[in-house]
Amino acid sequence: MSRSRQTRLYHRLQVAAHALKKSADRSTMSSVGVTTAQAAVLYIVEHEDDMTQRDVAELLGLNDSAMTAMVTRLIRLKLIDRNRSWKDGRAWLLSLTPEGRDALAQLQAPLDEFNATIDELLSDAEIDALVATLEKLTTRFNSE
Amino acid sequence: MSRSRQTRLYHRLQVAAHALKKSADRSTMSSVGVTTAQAAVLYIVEHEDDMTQRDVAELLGLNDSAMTAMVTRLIRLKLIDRNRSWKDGRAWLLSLTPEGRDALAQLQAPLDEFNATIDELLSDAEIDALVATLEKLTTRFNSE
DNA sequence: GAAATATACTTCACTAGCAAAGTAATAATC
DNA sequence: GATTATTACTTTGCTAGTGAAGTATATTTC
Repeated sequence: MSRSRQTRLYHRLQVAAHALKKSADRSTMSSVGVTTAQAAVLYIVEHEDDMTQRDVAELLGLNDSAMTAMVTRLIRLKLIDRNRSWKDGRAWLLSLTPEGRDALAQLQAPLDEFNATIDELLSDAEIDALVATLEKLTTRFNSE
Repeated sequence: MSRSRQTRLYHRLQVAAHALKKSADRSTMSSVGVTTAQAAVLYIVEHEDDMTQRDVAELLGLNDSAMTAMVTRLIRLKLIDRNRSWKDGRAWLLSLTPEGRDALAQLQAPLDEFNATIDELLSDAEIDALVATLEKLTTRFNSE
């Protein structure tokens, strides 16, 4: 029988991702009031130049409507701003507000602690192997 | 710097899990009309005896309210039934309807195809290593 | 055996995603 | 340069999850 079926790889991946998300969200939400999904957007907007909603959605593997809703929430939280692109009147360029930059900075502490737990549990080699395998899966399944 | 932070392990795990979920859901939804989250519940109810909502939630790492909502949807779809536990008047015992068993059987084909894609991409050793690492993470983070 | 506590489930208001169908601006084609 | 097609985003209605607070049934404790 197929190894991935035999090991129920898909199911285990979903359950593991969900367990980590639940734990990480609890931590960032209680300390900074921001979810990890929101943190991912803030991080990208901070580290890349002139990102449109489409660009961010692309990087995260999300569709447009998820992005519209996320941006609406982040604007309501006053963590990001948006302005029309000068080169494309349909697109929005996203940027962090001072509060957004502040939230991103404050996120470092809980995320470091979270990562420390992982580093305690897994060896560097194990982490590298996991990341390499996840990367293969993401590349394959995001290009369908 | 921490290896898990350096590699952005958490982020990559979420993106990979999401990419696979999107692809698998599209496939099972279009062919059987059932999501993979629903399939996970059907699978557990079929393979374990006398499962209560709490038992299923436990296995999936979900909270009670998620389970209430999921059971409501599955009953509306006529895929499961529930009856009061004879030994605990608060608990529901879940069981598959004939339609539920049928759906589970029909799910095999799209899921086999999905798994075949994974088997093409990853070696057996790589799959085993991934599953072992995911298992460690799940155990650690679901027991918090 | 009554009172206090724990447990199984529900309800509510929220975040976060999807697909399908729509709008408006840009790009390509004739 | 008008028509057509594509693209960036929005809207709507749905699934799927969270936590907090509530109800009702067990269970424990005195």
